[in-house]
Amino acid sequence: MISPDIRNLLARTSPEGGVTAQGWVRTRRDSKACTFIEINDGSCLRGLQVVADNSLSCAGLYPKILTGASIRVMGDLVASPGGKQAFELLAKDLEIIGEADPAYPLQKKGHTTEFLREIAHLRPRTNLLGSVFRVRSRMAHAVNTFFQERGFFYIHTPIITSSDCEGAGEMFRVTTLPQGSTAKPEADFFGKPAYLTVSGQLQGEVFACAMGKIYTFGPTFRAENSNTARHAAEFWMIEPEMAFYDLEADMTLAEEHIKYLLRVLFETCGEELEFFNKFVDKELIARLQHTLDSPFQRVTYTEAVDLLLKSGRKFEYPVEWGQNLQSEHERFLAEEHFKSPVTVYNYPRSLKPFYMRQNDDGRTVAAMDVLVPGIGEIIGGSQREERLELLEAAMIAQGLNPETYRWYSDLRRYGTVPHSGYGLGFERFLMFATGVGNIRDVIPFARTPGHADF
RNA sequence: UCCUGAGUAGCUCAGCGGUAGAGCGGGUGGCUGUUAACCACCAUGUCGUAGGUUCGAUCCCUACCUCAGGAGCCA
Repeated sequence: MISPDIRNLLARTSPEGGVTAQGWVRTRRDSKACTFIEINDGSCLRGLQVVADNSLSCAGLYPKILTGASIRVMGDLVASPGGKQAFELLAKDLEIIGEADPAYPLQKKGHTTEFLREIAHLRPRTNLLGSVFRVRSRMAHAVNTFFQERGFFYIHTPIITSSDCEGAGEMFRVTTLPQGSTAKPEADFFGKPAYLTVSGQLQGEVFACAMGKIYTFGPTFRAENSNTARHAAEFWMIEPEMAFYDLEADMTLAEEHIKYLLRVLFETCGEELEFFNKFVDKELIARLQHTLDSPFQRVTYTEAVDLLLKSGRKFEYPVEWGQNLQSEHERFLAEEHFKSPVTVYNYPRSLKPFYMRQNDDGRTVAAMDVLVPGIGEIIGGSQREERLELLEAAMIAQGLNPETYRWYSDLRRYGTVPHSGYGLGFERFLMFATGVGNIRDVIPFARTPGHADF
């Protein structure tokens, strides 16, 4: 038997008899003649109020219905005299499916996100985390519809790889050799060192140079010992790659991508957004609306450096052409100077990996980063170097062996085309979309240094 | 990995050199179509771990562990 979920019941516009509802108890309040039970099944933010009269044969169960218990209620959906809900479920009978101990950790009042991380197996039952993961699901779906509607193909690039996408960070080793083994890599499962992927980009380029416009959307792994609110060892990344796109087209797609996701967010997650705006970040909706309504600012790296130098601001790290923009610099640009997302492009060649396309000035490459207020870098991308000689020269300059990337440079050897792409950190986007300040709270089970529980 | 801060009841926190308190949650009773219900009473505990100082340490000192914020790296 499939009974309607609470989201469904709450959407009804007229009373209905003979309804069954199931869910977890959020709170129960006793009254003289009846008890009020609020149940939530995670299908939406709001719960269903159950009214159970003390004259029912099941009334003896009420004292056992504590917060956290799972129950099933049979009754009639009726107009509610109370002011806070249109309909309520007037019980004819109810049963306890599973009782909850009085020590159930989730109570009616405020819990810190730090505490909730310790009970990651229970936290999806909270308003906050439930809302985050409903949004996550809808945004994941919207990522697919955005690309599919534009003729992109979804490519599943490998999780296990033997190629290091240069510059993307430390990798997790994959091996079947026993711990402490001194056997050579040739004796290992794949006959060579293998790792968990840090990026599907190189393989994505292969498919872009065959099928035109493609995207990947899957787990990505970084073995960096990063302990910040914005880093995880396992996260999901979206990486479109487009043949015949130059950097400008790449930046335009990135902006459309973000705005499309925000439109879907407003259309499908209104209750969750209101909740985040009220309890997480009071400026969230205004900021997202502003992002949606205004064009992303575009400045070259060189212009950004000038802006920072002329700002009159004292920064902890000095601003100098040729140095990476620090977090404080990125924040100044996005949060104070432009007060909106900013795309910074044409970075110094020395700061970027070998595969980015050299500009004619000889000192910059066609790279771009999208910076958003509150998060910093949310997208990093580039036009790829399609000229074989320049690509191989860049590999050598960065100490890489071109033979290792033979298959990659073959794309330039046989029918090379200009092409571009970028990476969007899905969790970074979710932080931006929900106002939640810690990446560990937008991923179901966070993997960070020292933590792989649950 | 570096810097800073914090670990006290199931949760959120206060407190103090003389072995502990509030609110919520739980129990009991009362009231009530309630809705973070309300009122009264009751019970919460190796005060993060291990050492040290002291007549005496939850409090002061040291180390370690854990967590958070900031930084670096990046998405």
